[in-house]
Amino acid sequence: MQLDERKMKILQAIIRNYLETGEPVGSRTISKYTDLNLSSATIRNEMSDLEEMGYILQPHTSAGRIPSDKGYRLYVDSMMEENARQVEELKEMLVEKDEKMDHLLKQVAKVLAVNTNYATMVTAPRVSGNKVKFIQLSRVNEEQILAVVVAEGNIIKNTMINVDEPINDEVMLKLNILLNTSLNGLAIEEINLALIAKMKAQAGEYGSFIGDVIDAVAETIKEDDDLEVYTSGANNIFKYPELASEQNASGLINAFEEKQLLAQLVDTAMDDTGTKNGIRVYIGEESPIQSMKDCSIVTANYEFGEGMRGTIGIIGPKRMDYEKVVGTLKTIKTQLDALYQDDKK
Amino acid sequence: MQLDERKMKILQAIIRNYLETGEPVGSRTISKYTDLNLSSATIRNEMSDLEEMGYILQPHTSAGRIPSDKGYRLYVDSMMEENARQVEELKEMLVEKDEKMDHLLKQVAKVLAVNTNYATMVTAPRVSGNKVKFIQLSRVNEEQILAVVVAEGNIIKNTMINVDEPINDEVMLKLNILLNTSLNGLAIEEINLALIAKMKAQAGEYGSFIGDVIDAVAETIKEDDDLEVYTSGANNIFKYPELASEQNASGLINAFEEKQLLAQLVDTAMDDTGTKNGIRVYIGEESPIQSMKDCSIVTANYEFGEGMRGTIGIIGPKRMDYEKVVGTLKTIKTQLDALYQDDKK
DNA sequence: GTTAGCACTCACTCGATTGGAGTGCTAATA
DNA sequence: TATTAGCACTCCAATCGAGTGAGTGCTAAC
Repeated sequence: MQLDERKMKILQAIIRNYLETGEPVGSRTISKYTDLNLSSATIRNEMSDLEEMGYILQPHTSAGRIPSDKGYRLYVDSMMEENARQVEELKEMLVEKDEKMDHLLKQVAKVLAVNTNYATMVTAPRVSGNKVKFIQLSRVNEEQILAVVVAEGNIIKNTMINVDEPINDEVMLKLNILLNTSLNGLAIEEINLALIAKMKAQAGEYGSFIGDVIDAVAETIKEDDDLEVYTSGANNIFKYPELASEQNASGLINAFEEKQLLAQLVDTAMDDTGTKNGIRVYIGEESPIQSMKDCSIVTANYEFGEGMRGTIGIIGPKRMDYEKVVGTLKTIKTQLDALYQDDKK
Repeated sequence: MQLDERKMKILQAIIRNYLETGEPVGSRTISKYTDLNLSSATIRNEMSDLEEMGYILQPHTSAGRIPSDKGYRLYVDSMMEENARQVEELKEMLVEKDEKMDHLLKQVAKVLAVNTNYATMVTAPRVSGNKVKFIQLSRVNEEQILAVVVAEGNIIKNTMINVDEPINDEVMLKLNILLNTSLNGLAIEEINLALIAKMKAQAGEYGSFIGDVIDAVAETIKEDDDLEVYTSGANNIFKYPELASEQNASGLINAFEEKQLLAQLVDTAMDDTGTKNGIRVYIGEESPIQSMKDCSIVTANYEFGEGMRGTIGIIGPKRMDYEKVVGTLKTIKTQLDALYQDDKK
């Protein structure tokens, strides 16, 4: 069967109406709702076709129709082409970029949640292929050496290293020079065993100490495996009865608390080959997270400069206002992308 | 009216039974449940008294009785005296102290949640009256100076300071010495404007730079105002129908996500004058958090050495197994307290 | 002081009933 | 041939009433 323009219009009308009301929509409603000037009977025939084609379904006999996952999918795809609306409020709120990163991202999550009335998540950008920029050892006291490692992008990490016997100033200076000359500008893949062995040899009796420092370096520049996730508006799910049922809500809340569940989402979202604008929509069963099979999820990736990418996600009911959500995400994404551009100047 | 021993026994029986079942308990149940050998009629008379005294109440005529907040309170107070049971499992799980602080605390929250089936929160220890231990300035490149400040308890903070023109090695050395000799061992209250002025004078043309560094120092040793809160088991609230109702759940989940709401809890919990073992129980309306007025909250403070204190909290229904919860909290508290003792050796 | 007994209350369950929304099908119409 | 009016049918959701049972309060007897 063909999905002609009339069927498409009817499908859209069904979805739009369902998005608003959350109730199954009947033929008579559509007959009045659209400007097609068709009787409810005709609509019924068309609906019967649409059901057969799998775009809509009946919760039970003699109920109206609701969109199926496939129906939502069609709707979303056809909508993706359109342009995003501008959301001025967001712009204003995001501009105070002097805030520290995590404050900023928390705020993004919150603004997004308040703005859309859905649950949201934002991940801190993940660094990949980062390089050593600067290493500094300092003696805090007789037994403690502080190692500070700075990576590109000004990611700084400290490690306190305990030593059995004091290291004198001269040796400290030498070790500092050795570390910086050997490691600066290297990415994690470039620090191999041969290099480490060579450094240890040069450090002589302080070889094992060098090992500790290199561990700290690795810790700093390696790709973070437990990524930071900020969430907001989890309680918004109670606004949608279909999600607020006990079993559903429990699973959702759990996912929001155990952030590593959300991480699954990020992993798949990150790969944005074949997406429009890096925005991805998961409808119902398409979701990589089992407990969200009754939800829809929209994710967007943002770029914070060279290899630093994060993800923003919105989780809501399947009858999500996709148009608004995608628009809002586009705006935020643009803002975040721009933030870095500004920073470089 | 007097609360004699028999009434007390009956009240305890009512509460215990209600904790188990979550259903109002009737006179006949108590008559069989206790070893008092009293008929249901007698129990009824006593219950009538207890109700009049405000320890129990009837959800509706011809229903059994449930404990009132006042009843719970009496029960909890009388129980506080008893000794905590040991919870072996917890001990084992907490022992891996090499984990970093936040991992440890996250784990504590989780273990606690799984163990008790309630929602839990743990705050990172807050530092008060902390002192400067070590300061180090290093030149990363021509325009950037890295300031590392170490406070007692090995709290380390880094700040990147941008400078307009390069600072040469000699000056760097001098500034380092100036900073360390002037500030080491000082608490935040001791760093006053006179001292800062004096240091700025000594630093000559680098006075404003010193200002930046001092800001960083202050940032490090000041009492953290937005404290870190780890939560777990929020979805446990769905296990208790009286909390799972939509409005209730929504508010609770919100509190769990907006951690600063939980912070209110910490503020009041922190003041443990007049508590036994620093453990505090809020029942129903006693809670400092409005959205938790249908819950009970049990908090305990732990000490991580010199002025570093944190809070552990358990949030559950009013029919909470107080005995177990208090016992478990005591155990965890002891473990955490001991962790620091071990560290000092 | 304790208990047996009884009338009474009230929530809850269950089945029957009803109303209404919505469908599918058929036959008439343009 | 496509559209529509009409009608029988289905099923959900809400309502109602009777029945049930747990539990109480009160009274009178022990």
